[in-house]
Amino acid sequence: MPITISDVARAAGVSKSTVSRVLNTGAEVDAATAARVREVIDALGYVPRFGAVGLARGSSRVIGMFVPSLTWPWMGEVLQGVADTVEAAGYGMLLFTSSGGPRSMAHITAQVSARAFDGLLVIVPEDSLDAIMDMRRHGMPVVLIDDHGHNRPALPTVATTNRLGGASAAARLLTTGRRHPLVITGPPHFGCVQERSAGFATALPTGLVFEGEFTEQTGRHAIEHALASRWQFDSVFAHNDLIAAGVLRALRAAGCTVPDDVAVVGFDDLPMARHTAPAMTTVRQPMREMGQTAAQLLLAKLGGTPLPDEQMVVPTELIVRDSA
Amino acid sequence: MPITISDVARAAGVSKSTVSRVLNTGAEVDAATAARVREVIDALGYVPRFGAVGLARGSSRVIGMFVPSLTWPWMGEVLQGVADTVEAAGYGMLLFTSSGGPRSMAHITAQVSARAFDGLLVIVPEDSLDAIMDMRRHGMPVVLIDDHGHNRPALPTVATTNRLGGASAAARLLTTGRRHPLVITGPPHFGCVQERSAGFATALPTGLVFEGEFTEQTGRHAIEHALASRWQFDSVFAHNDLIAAGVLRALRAAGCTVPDDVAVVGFDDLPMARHTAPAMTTVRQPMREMGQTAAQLLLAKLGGTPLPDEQMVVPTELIVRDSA
DNA sequence: CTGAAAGCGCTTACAG
DNA sequence: CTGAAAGCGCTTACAG
Repeated sequence: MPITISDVARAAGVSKSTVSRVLNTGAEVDAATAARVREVIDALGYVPRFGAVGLARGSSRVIGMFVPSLTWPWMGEVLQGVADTVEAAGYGMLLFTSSGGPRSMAHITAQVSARAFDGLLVIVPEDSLDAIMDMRRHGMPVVLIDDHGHNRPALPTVATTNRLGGASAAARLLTTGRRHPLVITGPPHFGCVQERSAGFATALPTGLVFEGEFTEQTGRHAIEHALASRWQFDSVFAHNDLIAAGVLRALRAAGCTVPDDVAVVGFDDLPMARHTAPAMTTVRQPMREMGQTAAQLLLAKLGGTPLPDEQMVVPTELIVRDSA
Repeated sequence: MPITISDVARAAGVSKSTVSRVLNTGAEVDAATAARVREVIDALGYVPRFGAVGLARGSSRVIGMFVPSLTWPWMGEVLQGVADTVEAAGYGMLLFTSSGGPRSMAHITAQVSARAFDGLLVIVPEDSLDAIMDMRRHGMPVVLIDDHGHNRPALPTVATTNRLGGASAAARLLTTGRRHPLVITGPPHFGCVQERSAGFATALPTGLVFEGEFTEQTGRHAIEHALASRWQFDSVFAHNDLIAAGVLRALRAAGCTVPDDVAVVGFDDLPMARHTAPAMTTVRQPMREMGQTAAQLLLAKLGGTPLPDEQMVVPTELIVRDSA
């Protein structure tokens, strides 16, 4: 029932080789025969089997994408960037998650060994860098999308400007006349946390630092703690938008006005950032563009272009709204 | 360099058939030889090529997932549900988006024709139902995840209880003593909008209905309009959480207290719902469970179990927080 | 410009 | 219980 290249060849009165040629190179084939073959192909609605082509060619025209979780707020943006780029190249995208822990790692590792895809894009799940390095060692082309600001010179990486982002937050607070910022960070062992803090400090050093998680709760706790401790601050730099949302909430609960009493700058520019009260000033992370760039890099590599040695950097952008 | 079944066969001193047998059925093979073959497999780190197995077996052990967009707020939940289920079954998941319009449709259609996957899960993009039906007609098993509440008896579908969800919102408002609700809907041609309204009306009929989009802006506009028109209402049923977020914001701006002056119930239970001020009471849509259920259905079908005729329904759940 | 043949790496009747 | 052979649906040297 499913129609194959042999059916087309027979119907067109040529060999499979010829059909294959008009399908692929197009070269070396008589214009008239080519036209006839194309007609038959259209008439029969023939499409070459993905799997068969892959086996014969030794490549699958599919890339893998491996991420820690699909429910993180900015993950959809990254995926969409990758999906669009990959689709434009006629490739497919196999999606894997590490949410199942060791079972998930075993799954993706097996798929790598089985050559289910030609190359792999990865947002490195915690503690799985070694496994990723192994995959590369087994000949799988890998490009990293770096959300942590780690320095991984061994692998091609697309990153963003965490340091400059931090500096731009400080610059904004300075221009609005603030001099006594409170900085609320994510987990201090994250490279991006260190860079955001360092960048911020270059323009606006402060001793008021609260280390927490990347959560709304951390934002609330930090403000409650700062207020209870009578810390003196006229502004807040939150290391991400969730923290900033918690900050806004706690500030409102405490009767502080934003930005008059306290100015607030976040990081990420999640969709929710425009819906907080007041709308959030924040440092935009270009997640979609990072996805696109990483996919382009990997696709180029599969096409024969060697991967660049240095990491690619897509810049952050300060989005000014009402909170600072 | 890459090791094949022939390498294993040679090293173990058996035929490819035997290796294949211990790899698959496991049956009909001497325990001792099987053990020896397994040893060699482990020693060599052999993993069968995905593509080759697929071609020989006539199936790819991959399912496709086709969605309108990856950046919708609840999409990550659906995808995670699908990804987990599919992974547990040892399958891969090819992800496609319709964000590129006709180009995207051509892409997915080609992949269906090329049998890039064994079955397809789809959240139907607008105006593409015909294309989906065509795919099924071409022999591709399809399961729909219904976010619109449309009635599509022709295709196996996983849906949720929009009507009961609307009713549960009304019930909540009734128990908190409200009698004059304002209903703010999404696009009225959506089945889910009609069902949510109808369900709500069974318990708490009202003449105050504002039809809009599923956006925060609609929520704000609706409240501004209602206030300006001096509509009398003591509560709001918003057809989704984005609308509800806009409602909360506009209400606050107008000096109304929630829930004392006006109670508010949303729909979806996005992560943001617990971070609004006040935290939102809302009807939870079980997006992850819907993804899991749909994937299980499709996997079962691929395993030989016929698809059920009626649609599967995963119920909504009222989440009571502070806004109502 | 075109075809016959070998090969991609597996699985699966078919014999034995 | 095991192997030789055919076949899955393509591509690609190799001849001509």
